[in-house]
Parts: sequence; C-alpha cells; structure tokens
Amino acid sequence: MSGDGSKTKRPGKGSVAKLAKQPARVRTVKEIAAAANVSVATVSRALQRPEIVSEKTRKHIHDVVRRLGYTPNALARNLRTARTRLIIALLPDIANPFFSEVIRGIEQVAHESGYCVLLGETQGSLVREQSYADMVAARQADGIITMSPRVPSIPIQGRLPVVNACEYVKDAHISSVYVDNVAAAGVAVDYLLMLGHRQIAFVGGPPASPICVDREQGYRLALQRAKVPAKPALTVSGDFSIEAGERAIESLLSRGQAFTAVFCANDEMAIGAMRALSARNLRVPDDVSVVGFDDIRFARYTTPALSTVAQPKNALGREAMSMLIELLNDPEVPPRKRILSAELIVRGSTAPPRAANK
Amino acid sequence: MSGDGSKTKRPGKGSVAKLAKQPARVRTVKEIAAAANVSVATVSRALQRPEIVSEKTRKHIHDVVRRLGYTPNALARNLRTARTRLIIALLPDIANPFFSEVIRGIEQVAHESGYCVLLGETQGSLVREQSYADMVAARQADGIITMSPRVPSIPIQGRLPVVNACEYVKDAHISSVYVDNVAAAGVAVDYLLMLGHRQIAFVGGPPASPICVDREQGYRLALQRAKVPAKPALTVSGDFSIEAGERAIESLLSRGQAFTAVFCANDEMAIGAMRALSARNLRVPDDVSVVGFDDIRFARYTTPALSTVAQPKNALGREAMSMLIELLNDPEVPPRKRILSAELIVRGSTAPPRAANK
DNA sequence: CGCTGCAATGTAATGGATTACATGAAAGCA
DNA sequence: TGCTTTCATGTAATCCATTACATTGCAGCG
Repeated sequence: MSGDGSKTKRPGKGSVAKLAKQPARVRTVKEIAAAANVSVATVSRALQRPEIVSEKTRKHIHDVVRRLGYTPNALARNLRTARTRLIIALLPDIANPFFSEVIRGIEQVAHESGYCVLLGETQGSLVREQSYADMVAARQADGIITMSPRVPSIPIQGRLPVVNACEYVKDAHISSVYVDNVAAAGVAVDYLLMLGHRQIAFVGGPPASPICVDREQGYRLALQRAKVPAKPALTVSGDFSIEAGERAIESLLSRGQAFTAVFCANDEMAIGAMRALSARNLRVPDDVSVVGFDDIRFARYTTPALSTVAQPKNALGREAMSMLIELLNDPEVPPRKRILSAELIVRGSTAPPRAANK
Repeated sequence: MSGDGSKTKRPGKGSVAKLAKQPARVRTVKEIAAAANVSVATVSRALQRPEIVSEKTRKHIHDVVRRLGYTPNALARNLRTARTRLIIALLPDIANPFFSEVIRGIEQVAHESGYCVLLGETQGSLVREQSYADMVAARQADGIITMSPRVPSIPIQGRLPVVNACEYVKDAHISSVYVDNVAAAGVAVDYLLMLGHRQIAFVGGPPASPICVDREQGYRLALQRAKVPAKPALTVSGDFSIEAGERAIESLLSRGQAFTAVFCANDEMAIGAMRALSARNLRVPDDVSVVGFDDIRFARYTTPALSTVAQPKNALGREAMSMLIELLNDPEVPPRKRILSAELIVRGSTAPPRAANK
C-alpha cells in the first residue's frame, strides 16, 4: 500500500452538523401508499404501468414519490418478476483497448432495450469467470456476454443465457459472433505477398484460442495459394502482449531466420515486434514490414502507423447483445454462429521488400 | 451493423435433441429441505453458518445440495439481509489504460473482503453515472467507487456509500484517495528546470477537473520557485486524448511559441505531443523534451519511451476499496481525503535543451 | 329500472431466502 | 431425580414489490 509519505487529512469538522439536512430516509411502497392515501397496488401501478391508473391519482402519486424521494427496491422487484434487466460482459483484460469498442457496441444495444451492462474483468482466470457466472445462477443478472473462448457453467435448465463474442467456442449450443479469422488473416498475408514479400513470419497467439488457430490457418492457406512454401521456423507464438511480440522477434533474429515481413495475430504483439526490430536497427517498413490484427486505437499512433486487420468491433458488440436479448426473450431460438468480416487497413508499417532482400 | 458480407450459420441440428440431458431445474431452499428431510431453516444454516448445525445434518444437506445442484437466490437473500456484497466501480473510459491497474487494486481488496466488483463505464456522462448510482439506491449494489470528479446523487439517509478515487471532489462528506498532484507536477517541472529548460510549455486537461487545476498549479509554482517567468501563452488545455496533445502542439507551433520542453497533464496527450512534434520534424528529446503524467502501460513503448509521473495506481485502487469497506461497515467513520505520492519516472523523452536553444 | 361491462382501486398471495423465537432433547450438576 | 443449560432444529415472521383476483362505482343499454 506504499507507505510512502502519504498523509491523511480530515476535512471540515462542520460536516457532521451539515448532515442534519438528512436527505430523506429509505422508503417503501407502503409508506408512499400511506402518504398518498392509496393502496400499495396503486402505487406500484402508477410507477410501472402509469396508463392504467387515473390521471389524477397518477399525478398525485408521482408528486408524493418525488417529494419523499422514493426508489423502488430492485431486489424485491427482481425477485418477484424473476428478471433483472442486467447483463454482465466478461472481458479477459480491461487494459486491452480492443475490447473497449466492443463494449460500446454492447452498451448501445443494451440501452436501447432497457438493459444495463456491467463489466467483469476475468484476467483469463476460469475461477473469476465462474464467479461472475454464479451471479447469473443466483439470479443477480440475466445473462452473460463472454469474450473468452470458454463457457462458464451455470446450473440452470435449458439454454444458458450466454453469448460468445469475438472469440467462439465449439459448443454448438452457444451463440457466437466473431469475424472470419481465416479469411481476414488471408487478406493480410495476400497483401504482403502482393507487395512482393516471400519470407513472411507469423507471430501467433495462445494456441488454446480457436481464433488464433484460425489466424494461423489463414496465414498458411494464403502462402499455399501463392505457392510459397511455409517455413515452420518462421512461426512463433506469444500471449498477445507487447512483450511477447518483442520476444518473438528476438527469437527469430537470434535464430538467424531471414524474413522481410511479419504478420502478428494482434496489434499489441505487432507493436512489440516493431520495437524489437528497431532495437536491432531494422527499420519498419524499409527492412521489415509489420501487420497487426484488431486495429486498436494505438495502432494509429505508432511510428510508423501500424497496418492491421480491423475487426468490426462495434458491430461485434451490437450483434452479441442483440443475440443475447433475443435469447433472453425466447430461450427456444436456435443458437447461431454469426460471422462478420474484417477489413485490412494499410498504414505506414508495410512496404515492398527492399530489392536486396528479394 | 455493417451489412458487409456477414453470414449466419446454424450449427448441428442435433443440438436440440442433445438438450434432453437437462442440467437440473432451478431449485429453492424448500425443495432442498424437503429432499433432505429437514426444515428450510436448517438448510439455510447449513449453507450460511455451517458450524451451528450438527456435522451429520450438515454433510447430508451439502450432499443433497450438490446432487440437486442448488444455488441460493441472491435476490431473496440480499432482500432479506439488505446487503449485496457487490460494489460498482465507475470509470469514465475503459479504453484509458490508466484505470486498469487501479481496478486491479480495487479488486484485490474487494476479493479479500468477500466483495465482488463490477465495472460501469460512464463515458463522462452524468446521466450514465446517475444510472449506476440508481442501482445503489435500488439496493442492487452496496457502494460505488467513482473515478470522476463528481458525486452522483443517491437519495438515501446519511453517508453516501461512495468513495472517490484518483480524482477528488470538494464535497467534504465524500472520502477520496488521490495523489498530491501539485507536488507531483512540481517534481516533473523541477526536473525539466534542472536539466536546464527555461521555456516549458504545459498542456493541461479539462479545467473542470480539480486534479488538472492542481497539476497546472504545480507547474506554475515550480516555475515560480525557480524564478522563471510563466508565459501564459505556453499553457494550452486539452481533453486528455492523444488528438488533444497533437492539437496543443500544433497550436503552440503555429503561434510561433518557442519552447524546449512540454509537460502534459496525462500520458495520452504526451503521446499526441510527441507525434505532433515529429510530424513537424522536431526530434524528441533532442529538440523538445516531453513529460507525461500517469505512467500508462504504453508510455514505456513509445519511441522514445516517455518520461512521466507515475501514479501509485494499484495503491489508489486498494486504498479506495479499503475506505469504501470501512464506510460500509460503519457509516459513522468520518470521511477522509487520503493523499498518496507520485514518482517521476525518467525515460528517453527528456534531455537537456540543445545549446542553441538555451 | 335492472343488468352488463368496464375502469379504477383495493386485498392478499407470492417470490425465496434469513432469522427471531419456540421447542425438544441431551447434558451437566447438586 | 429434578432443574438448568446448551445444542440442534423447527415454525413462522420478515424483507419489499408485483400482480391475480376481488370489489366498487358508474356509464350504457334494453
């Protein structure tokens, strides 16, 4: 807790006195009903379905509610109605800028449909994932959108109120929305091939994640299409971090591998790769071209700016939430795997290979 | 929703049939009690306070619970006990990497004390802040840690279960934890002065935020201490974004202001500043030194790496959560403003001014 | 006028757990 | 043995809002 020269001050002693102006107690329907001289049912109706109480009563009740400051107890309501209108979005790492725009898409749709979104950071830990899933089991939330390639277990009947975004799971009962990673990786590698590169390294992500497998496959298929032999030694894998990108390049260079381009399975590793290259006095893109994946916000701001495969982040989020709402409204709708397409964004980190390297 | 060539496939039709293996219905204490041949009270006790039921019954009940797959309804429990053990952390922007480590600190302490943390992104919007605050009013969460310089209103009696982290509000009833921004900014500017800089620009944040005012004051006081006149024209303000940093530099340069160093109120603006400088062919740190504030993760990875003022992010989070727990346990504890200290991290973006500029 | 139907409101059951209080049995003690 | 504790368990009240069903009053109709 860094004992480092921290100080504590207590602000104005007058504070307690000021509290005298108590901002209204916690109220219940009963109290409101009593104050308004109606039954609890009428109060509840005035708030939930205003159109079925007479205008006069409704106004009166609203007045009382405002005057006394009443907020219905959501626990009681949710208990009774068996729905919370709350959904939890699980993300492996809030520090990963990729997710923020996905979240925004989720929230847009949620908001339109009267849902509230809370975020849970799992740090890739199954235990933490499960602990959020338990909140659904305990009826504290209606559903979950998870962005990891795993489905937590929720001991309830029928369809799990879970949708998988960005990643996807093999489990056919779970709806997922993600991009066509094979195709997207293919487009990126096609582009490098088109520029004239023949020795293209690949820095993959954790092999446990299906999307990483797909991206690697896209890379391999593209080489195959171009009849360029894929050298296994040019493929390394990391854990999506900047440091992993650095290590990958270090490893390639120290093994004396020759390459004129690197395709990384995400932008952070691409950023690491660029750093490692310039640390070795290799210039991007003059000596080596670099392509990332995701198009995180910082990709625009590296020097040179990073060419990358942009995922439709907002659409991924929107679609995930739409599917979840659909599922919550009708658990009978069959699960779907929805596949969106990604787009190559060419910036400054790619160029034709130098003649010398051809 | 990007109609772009997206496809939908329905996985295995066999899926419905497989569902036959229904994973247990939703259970209630009553059912468990019946199945275990004890009263609901005993079931509840066996789960909540195992030590007060006989070992035999306890084991038996746990068996039944496991076999039938029972998760207590948290809504019912929370309704009865009037506590949720859930707290909401409000952050203006999940894309801002500064917050992620603060969150981690919050979660560590929360976890140790049996609390669960959910995140709410407010995008700086008062409406959204309020909507999360309403969840507390509606008893869906016990408290809030907010990282914006505002306190949402919660119409309840007595102390608001709100703690302010990173930012701070004037309201003396609200506990806050933050760094001594005046001193921290002072240290950064002292360092630039020590290197020999005399023309130091300042890129501030939104003036509505007290911490920005403090950082600017720290800057001014440091100049004053060094008897260097502060030129108002060298102070510009932005909105904490990378783009704002770029614009700030553009504005200084286009107005023909001379400066050999820039101190930015956060790292993202500093990154923007570095970009804008190199776009104008000014080299960092040879022509202009740049210092940021926060020490976000990317600060280490810019070229050159960014010198910055590191906030004790983890400690800020831990302390905020500790204060909130303290407050939840005893609403009578007086509010405190806890001030931690920050530390200057010198990296590659700072150097003595070139002789020519002295 | 008497009956039907509708609108507005009230009464009370309900959701699922926790827990104060009551009860019964066993243990401790003189 | 008889009385007090203590332990384990059961009964029923409680948390607070929603809502099915009951009731009331009035308009409309033949």
